[in-house]
Formats: sequence, C-alpha cells, structure tokens
Amino acid sequence: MLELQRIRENKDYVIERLAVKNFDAAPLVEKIVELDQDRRAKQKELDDLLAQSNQLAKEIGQYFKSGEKEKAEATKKETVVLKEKSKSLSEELDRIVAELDAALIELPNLPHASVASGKGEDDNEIVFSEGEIPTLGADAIPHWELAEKYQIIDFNLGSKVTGAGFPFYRGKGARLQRALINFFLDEALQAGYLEYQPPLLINEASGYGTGQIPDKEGQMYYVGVDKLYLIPTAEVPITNIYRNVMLKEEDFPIKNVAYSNCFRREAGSYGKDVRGLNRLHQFDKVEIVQIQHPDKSYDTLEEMKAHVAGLLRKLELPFRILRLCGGDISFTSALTFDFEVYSAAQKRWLEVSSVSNFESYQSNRMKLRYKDKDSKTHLAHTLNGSALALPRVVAALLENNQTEKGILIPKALQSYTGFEYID
RNA sequence: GGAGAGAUGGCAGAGUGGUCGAAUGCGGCGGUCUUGAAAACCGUUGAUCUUCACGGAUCCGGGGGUUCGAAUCCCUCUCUCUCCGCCA
Repeated sequence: MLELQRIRENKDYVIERLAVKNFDAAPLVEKIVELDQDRRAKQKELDDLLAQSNQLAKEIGQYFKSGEKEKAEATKKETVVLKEKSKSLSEELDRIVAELDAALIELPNLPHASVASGKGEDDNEIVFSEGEIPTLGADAIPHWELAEKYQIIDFNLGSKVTGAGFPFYRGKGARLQRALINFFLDEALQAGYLEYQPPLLINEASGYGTGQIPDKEGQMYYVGVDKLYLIPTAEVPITNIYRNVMLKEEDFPIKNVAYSNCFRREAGSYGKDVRGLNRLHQFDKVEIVQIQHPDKSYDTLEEMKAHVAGLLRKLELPFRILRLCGGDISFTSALTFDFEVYSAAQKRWLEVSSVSNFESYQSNRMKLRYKDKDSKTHLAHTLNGSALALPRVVAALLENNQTEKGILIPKALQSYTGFEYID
C-alpha cells in the first residue's frame, strides 16, 4: 500500500502514474485525502477529550488519597459526560479509519518511470534476447507427447489421483526435477543467498502482507478448518519473515532463497495455454527474495535479473527479457521483468521467471522498516524473482533437446541428474 | 486431543487498581579517566499518531469488557512452556 504522506503530498503525480496502469485513481485519491483530513480532525478532538478525562482521573485519585470523598464523587460525575462523548467519537473515528484503510488497499503500487502504458501482454517491451531459436525436424513433438513417450511425466495418473494440473513425475522425470531444484539452489547459494525451507501453508495476515489478500485469495487453495492458505509462491512465507520487523541499515541486503511447491487454483484458465506443463495447479519453484535499502533496490533488481539470465544461459535455453507494460504489471509491483524461454515444438515463448521491485508497497503493508544512522525509521524495499519455476523450463528442455538418442540434458545439469540422456 | 503455567522495552527481569511508559541488570550511545583500549564512574537510551512548536493521545501478545482510573480485575483469541494421549 502506498504511503499516506506520499498521496497527500503528490496527489496529481499519483493519479498520473496510475493512469499508466490503466487505473483511474482520481476518485479514490480524493476520497483518501478527505478521509485523512477528517481522521486527523476527529483524532485531535478525541485526544483533547481523553486528555481532560485523564486529568480528572488523576484529580480523583488525589482526592481519595487526601480523604476528600465529596470532591471525588463530584468529579466523578464530570467524567461521565466526557466518557459518553469520547465513546461516540472514537466509534466514529474507527469507522473513518476502516474506510480509509479500505480505500488505501484499493490503490495499486505506482509504476516505475520506465514503465510504459499499454493494454496487456502484447505491449510489453522486449529489452533483451539471447540464444538461437532451434529448428527441429519434422518429426519433433511437444513435451506432453515426449513425457508420454519416455514415461517421465504422467498427467492422467495425476487426474485420477487428484485432478487436472497435478501431474506425477516418474523415473528420470522425477530425477530431472530434483536435479533442477538442486542446481537452482546451489547457484543461488553461490550468489550469496541464504537458503530457507518455508511452510507451505500461511495464515491470513501473511497473505495480506504480500498482497494476495484481499482480492486475489480466490487464486489460493484454502484449508477452511484451519483457516490457512496453500502458498502460491515461496515469496509469501519468505517475505513475511520480515513482517513487523525493524532492521538496521547494516542488515542490507538481505538475500534469501527458497525452494517450494506452489499451489494455484488458476480459476478460469483453459485451452492450449494449460496443455501439459504450461500451467499447473501444483508446481515447483525456487524463489529469490531480497530486502534492500531504498537507494539500492534498482541496482539489486539488475543483479537479480543477471542471476536469472545466468541460469538460463547455463541451461542453454534461448530466452528473452520483457519489461512489463502498465497493463500487464501486477497490482503490487513498481517494475517487473519477465523471462521467457522458447519452447521449440510448441513454437511459443513460455514465461519462466518474473523479477519485480515492489519498492515500499509490501513493506508498508507489512511494517517492514529499518533505522538509519540517525535512528530515523524508514520503510525498506522488497524484491523477488523466480529462479526458476520448473515446469516450463522442463517443457522447453524436453522439446528443444529432443534427439534420436533421447532428450539431451544440458552439460551444467548432468552432474545433478547423473545421466546424459532421457531415453 | 486432555490438564496446567505463562506472554512486560534490543535482551533478561520486577511490577497484582491511581504520579507506571513502566524498577533493576545487560546491551547500545555520549562523556570523564587513558598514548590507545579495557575496567571504573557519570549521563543517556522504545514505538506510533498529532502539532510550526510547547504539548497532547495511544501502545505492557491480539481483540473486547469492568472502573472516574487497568500492565495489574473479567471474557475471548493467538502463541510459548510442562505433563498425559496419539503419531511421521
């Protein structure tokens, strides 16, 4: 959520920037500014009343001590009026604050200056691309057929046991998964990240902290009896480690990495987009999260981009980087780069990573702050990125590397898989 | 799942109805001393909202209540610990 002070002081700028996200912020901003003024006025009024009550209470205490019972009783009567007034005033104040909070939550994060306006994914800007797009023989087949041919992923079995979008990985398929996870984790460790194994279920407060709740809780699986959500990404537990935390300036940068299963309901998805590994309800992902000083968060974003690019390079996958336009960038993000790999048999680009700077948007929700050298309190910046999400990487590896001898495992991965070919 | 105990400032730990935002110790910061450091001694040291400022308000796990007045009493939730049960 945006800082109130920022909205108050840069009303027009906020409205202007949010237009880039195709969000008409004007009515909401006006409402927020009004509610804020109202809140402060009411707060002052209430504070004055409470100050009077406190004063009287002190006096009553004195009277009792000195044995002046009548005076005490008389003063008590005075407080009754004050109490009624302050009670109704504080109820009114609660209403205003609730309304203000609700309005603030509806306001998306401001897009970074480099974010262009645009309608949707077609308007994203390709800022980088690398690698040759492989040309496959006429007998090349998509990964779901390869999965069946080599019996490494069983989608039907998943449907039987759970439902669509929950595949079984089997034999060398399962070992490939394990190899990729270890490879990604090791690479992150080498880059200075601290490894975590997070809980896969989170409470409501955590969902709120990173922005899944309210609004997007429909995308998460919910365990009603225990009021817990299955995580859609390790970002949620890992970032929420720092909910209500006061850091010191020298703690920056905090670099965490976590492998986790991710669970997404993906309500409303259908068609060829969800074929095979393209979109699953449960998948594996290694996520990197950084907490950084506001002055350095964009350098950090570049560092994270470079890390992700390095992974794809080592896997020898052709990839491109997109800067998301206003219409495609998420509600909570200020700047997002998507990484896409080319899946040669499907002849399409698949998103395998999304690297974002949330600036102070999540921090403000979570009260993630730090003290500077003058022990002034500020909000930290949060960033995260997939490094990487497995299924589409696997899809591209299978399709691009299909040969007559089988699926060729990239060199960098062979020490992890223990085999050279899936055959 | 059952029974009991507890949650106080960065940490440890006092406080069971009124000058308690909270003793004391440790840690942190500043100073005296010292060539420098340590030790010792002196001082200082929470957050949020509001105000130009003085000041005011709120916060002792979360929420609610009793009272003129709550860290302190009551209800409720969460979490931690101990014992029993179950169990990878």
